[in-house]
Amino acid sequence: MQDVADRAGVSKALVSMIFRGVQGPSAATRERVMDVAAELDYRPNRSAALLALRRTHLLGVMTNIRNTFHAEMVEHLVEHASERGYEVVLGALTPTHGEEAVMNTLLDFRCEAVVLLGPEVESELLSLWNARVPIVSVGRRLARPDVDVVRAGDLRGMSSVVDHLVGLGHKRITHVTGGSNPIAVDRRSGYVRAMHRHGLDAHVDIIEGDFTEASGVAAAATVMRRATRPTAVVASNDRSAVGLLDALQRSGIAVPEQMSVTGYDDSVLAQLAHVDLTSVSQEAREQAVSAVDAAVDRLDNGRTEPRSVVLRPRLVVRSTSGPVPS
Amino acid sequence: MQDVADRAGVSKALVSMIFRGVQGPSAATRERVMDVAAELDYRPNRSAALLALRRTHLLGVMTNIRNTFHAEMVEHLVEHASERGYEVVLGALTPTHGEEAVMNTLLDFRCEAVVLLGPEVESELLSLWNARVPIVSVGRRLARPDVDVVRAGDLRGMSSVVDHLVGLGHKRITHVTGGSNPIAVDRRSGYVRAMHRHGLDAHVDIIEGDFTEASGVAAAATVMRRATRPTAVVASNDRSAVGLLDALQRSGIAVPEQMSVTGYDDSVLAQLAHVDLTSVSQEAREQAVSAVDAAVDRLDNGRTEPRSVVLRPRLVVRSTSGPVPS
DNA sequence: TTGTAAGCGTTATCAT
DNA sequence: ATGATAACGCTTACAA
Repeated sequence: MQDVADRAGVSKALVSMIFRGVQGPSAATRERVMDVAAELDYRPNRSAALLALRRTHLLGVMTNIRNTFHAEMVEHLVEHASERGYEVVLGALTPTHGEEAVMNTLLDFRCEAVVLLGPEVESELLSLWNARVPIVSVGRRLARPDVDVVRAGDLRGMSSVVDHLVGLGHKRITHVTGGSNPIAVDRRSGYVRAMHRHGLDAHVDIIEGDFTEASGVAAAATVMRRATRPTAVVASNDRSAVGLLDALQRSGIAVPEQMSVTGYDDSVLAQLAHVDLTSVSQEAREQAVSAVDAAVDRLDNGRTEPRSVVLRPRLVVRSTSGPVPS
Repeated sequence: MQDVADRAGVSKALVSMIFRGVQGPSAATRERVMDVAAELDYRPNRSAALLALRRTHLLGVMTNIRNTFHAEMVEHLVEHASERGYEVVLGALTPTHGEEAVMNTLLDFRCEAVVLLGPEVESELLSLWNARVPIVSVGRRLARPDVDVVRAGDLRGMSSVVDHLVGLGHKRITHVTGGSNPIAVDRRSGYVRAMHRHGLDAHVDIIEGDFTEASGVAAAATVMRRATRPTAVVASNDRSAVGLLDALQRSGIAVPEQMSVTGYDDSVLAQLAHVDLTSVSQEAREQAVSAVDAAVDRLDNGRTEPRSVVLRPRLVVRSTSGPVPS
């Protein structure tokens, strides 16, 4: 910067102002400085600037990059953050790098707020982190949230699936769970409550799963062994639904003629013409926008009260759900 | 840091040394300082440290995060980089953020080297960038590379698919391309050359596509219109292969009994039991390791000669390829 | 409109 | 084993 200043015959301060595009410098000097800078191929040092500013305009995002829903979220987060003047630092969860490790890396980068995609740590830890930087927890319901929360109502989403099936005449509706993580637990509750609301308590039938394709395959086997088979199976996510579809197809069960199957996430998988799975969209873009807004609102507008945004999931009916077989 | 030093009754220099874990400070002071630091809840400021060091130990990675192969690569890159003492800064390609924009962001972060996943910019620009920071181009073949290159031989991979099919007795083998990007072009050449090697020039049959599922569907329609249908279709990636599979199934063509279909990438899609697609693995982990090593080798060992690593792709035979129908 | 100088939180050099 | 002090490259009052 000094070099540029010298060469242009001005002071560092001027160069700084020009590169930040602030009012003040005359058009003539501005042009001269930019020319010299281009010639010297100078670019401002972000670290130094941030150090001086004591701000970073960095948004941390913790994600399991393998998760396709996360990947979609990340894209929207990056886009919307940059619109609001923030850069995103990605903290990728890996086998060797758990949630706490990622959080520490993000903190070391001096992120001013951190968006957690589907965090599984206990909520106490979230609060602890939140004392240091504003935390936005995405996708998971929190009991007594003191951190910001953005999610699509899993209970409601699951209910809408059951409503849809009941509307098609189904009564024997089985649910394949996604394990004991907070999200899976919510989806399970959504199923149970909706069944109850429809007076179908007697038909509540739950098979344990773990969000994997394999658990869908296993669930199909279990279903086939039932004395009276369900007419519809509600999986806790698209991946396990695909496993189910496959196993049913191999057993010669026609979907949806003999049995309806639904997923959850409206992932690329569900959208494949090959699969064409009835599913539930979590509105990734809206969630991303809400998450960034929540963070920026704390940072730039000084909001301190925790905020909860619960989006309404959207049922996407495709060809794997149909009228109950007569 | 000054606070910690004061509270512990030592100088900043000592605190710095202790936090960097260098030899010198006595065990007693070390412990005292760490205690005070914990109490004050102090953490070193990365930016300041980097500013003083004039090093960042940052590796930039440009990626299209929606691409599942990239997502896999990123995971391995992060893991291996951290083993070698580097952090990864992700530059995500988005609709609003093209390759040049991402590169600039990465440069602003003062990345010491940049790994480009499947870059599509002209190779001149790569060289230009390379003059500033070491560039590792992953996945794409370069004519006269002055940047480091890591890739799995697409020509060879495609050849192995054709070899496999020819070994099963196929002759009428059609190829669905992935458009005009460098990778698709290589795969296409691999197909053409392998056909030639087997003396099957007369059967070379190419349908234009673009890596999407839809283009697979379209290709299936084209194939069905052929006077004499091929007995095998070699798609340029898994996604278009899945489109093909779906369309064929709907047309009542049994795979692989009546027609074999292959993909490329060995993606999650291909691995689904539901799909179980014969494909080609690009050895993501090995590519990631090679890319990080190439960068680190330049940075830490001062290598200056460009290096090209060409990995051998691995054919993964699954159930969509079978003997030629008699 | 432009320049001066004092930080920002580290690391590194040289003393002690 | 410890401490003073000068960078590092920028921003920002404040002064000219």
